[in-house]
Amino acid sequence: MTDDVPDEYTEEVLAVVEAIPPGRVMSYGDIAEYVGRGGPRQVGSVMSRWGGGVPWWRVVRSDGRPASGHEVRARSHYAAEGTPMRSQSDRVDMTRARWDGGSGA
DNA sequence: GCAATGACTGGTA
DNA sequence: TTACCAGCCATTG
Repeated sequence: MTDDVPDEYTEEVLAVVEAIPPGRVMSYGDIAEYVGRGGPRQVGSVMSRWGGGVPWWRVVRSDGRPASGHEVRARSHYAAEGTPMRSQSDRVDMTRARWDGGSGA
């Protein structure tokens, strides 16, 4: 998709990312299953092209590590939102920060 | 149609 | 903990 406008799948992914409450995160695979289409690679592709318009730092890998090349920026947002981090690493505590898309808590 | 690529994932060393 | 490998899914050349 080299179009200059987001596709339907793209809008769905972006909608989920924007729906993630502060202090919470979702993995690429979780979002892929949430929208019920494609896979983690497709979500990542959408984020690389359109992630700039959504809180991309709330989307992390299964390890709790933010997107490659954005760890520093993501770390600032986590500190500002109070995201549960793991011991002195730049990784998010998925056990507590993982959002299921439910009631937000 | 095939090969390479990517903001991925899970398992093994 | 990090490093490497195989699998997965869609786009691109």
